[in-house]
Amino acid sequence: MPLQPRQLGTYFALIEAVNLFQHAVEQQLRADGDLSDIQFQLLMRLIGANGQLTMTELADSVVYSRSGLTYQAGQLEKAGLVTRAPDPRDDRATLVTITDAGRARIDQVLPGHVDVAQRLLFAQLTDDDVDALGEIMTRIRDHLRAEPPRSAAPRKSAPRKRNPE
Amino acid sequence: MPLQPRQLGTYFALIEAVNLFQHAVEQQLRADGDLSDIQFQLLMRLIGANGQLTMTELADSVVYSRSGLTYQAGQLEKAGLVTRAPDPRDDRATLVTITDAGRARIDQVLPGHVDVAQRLLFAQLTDDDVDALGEIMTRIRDHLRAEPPRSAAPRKSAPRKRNPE
DNA sequence: TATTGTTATACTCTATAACTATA
DNA sequence: TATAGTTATAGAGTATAACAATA
Repeated sequence: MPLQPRQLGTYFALIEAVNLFQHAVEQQLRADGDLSDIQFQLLMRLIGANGQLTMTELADSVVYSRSGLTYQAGQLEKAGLVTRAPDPRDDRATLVTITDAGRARIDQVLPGHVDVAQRLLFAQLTDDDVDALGEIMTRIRDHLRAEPPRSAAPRKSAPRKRNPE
Repeated sequence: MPLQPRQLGTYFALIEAVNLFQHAVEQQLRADGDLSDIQFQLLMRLIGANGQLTMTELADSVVYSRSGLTYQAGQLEKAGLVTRAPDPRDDRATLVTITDAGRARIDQVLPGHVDVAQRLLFAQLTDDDVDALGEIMTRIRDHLRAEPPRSAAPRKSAPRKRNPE
C-alpha cells in the first residue's frame, strides 16, 4: 500500500524540517563548543547515566557502530572530556566516564543549544502541540527500538555486493 | 528561558526517533538500490522539479554546500543517474537532469522506502496524528526556511578558530 | 562459543579556499 | 563586482573484518 497524499505531505515536511534543524544544531554546537552533533549526544547520554557507561551501552544509546564509537571516544578522550578505564564488574568492558571538563563543555554549549531548540522548534508550538508531538514521537521511538535491526527490510532487487571475496 | 520538562521529554523522544528512523532508511536505500540518503533526496528533488534543476537550486533544496554537491553530482553522473549540461538561459549555470536510469533507480528503491516509512512511522499513527504531525512540521519547516542562515547564533564563548592565518 | 573492545584499512563525505567564466 | 560551478586538498567520520582478551 503506497503512502496516502496526506502522509506524503507530512513525510516531506518532516524530512525537510529535520534536515534544516539538524543543520542549525551542528552550526551551533561547533560554534559554541567545538563539538560535533554525535559528541554532544554522547556526552549528554553520559550525564543522563550518572556520568559513566560502558562502550557498548554508549554505542547502543546513540545508534552507532562500536568501531565508530572507539574513534569518537578517542577524540573525546584526547580533548579531555571523558576518560576510559576497565570495568571492575566485567574485565572485558571499558567504562567511559565524563570528566569535569566534559561537564563544563556541556555547560558551555547547552544555553546556545536550548536557545536554538526554543527559537527554531518550540517557538512554533503551542503547549498542546508539544504534548501531541511528544506523544507521537515516544510511540514511534518505542516501536523503532523494538524493531529487529534489519531483518524486516524486504531487499527487493539489488544484490548490493559484487565482490564477496 | 530553559526548556520546560514536557518540552525536554518531547525533545529527547524526537531526537532518538529521528536517529533510529534515519538509520533504518539508510540501510534500506543502500540495500535496495545502492544509494545514500542524500543521493536519494537529490534524485527525488529532481523528479519533483520535472526532471531538471541547476546546481544551486539543487544544493539549496537539500541544505548542502555547492562543493559538496559537485561531488555528489559527480557520483550520480558516474553512475549514469543524472547528466550535467550548460543552462541555455545562463551560461554560468549547469543544469542537472535525471536520466531514465535515474528514474528507474528510484522506481527500484521507492517500494522498499515506502514500506519502511509505513512500517516504522505511519503504522504508529492514526489519521489524526498524521494531520497533526504534518501541520506541526510544515509550520516548523516554513519557519526554518525563513530563518537567517546563522546570524542569530549567539556564539557565547568559544572562538572556534585558532589559526586565522 | 559468545561478547567486549581495539586496530588497520579503505572509503565516503564535507568544507575551505583558490580558480575560471559569465552576468 | 557578484554569482555559478569546479577543483584541489585536507580532514573528519564510518564500516568492515581481523584480532586479543575475557565470560
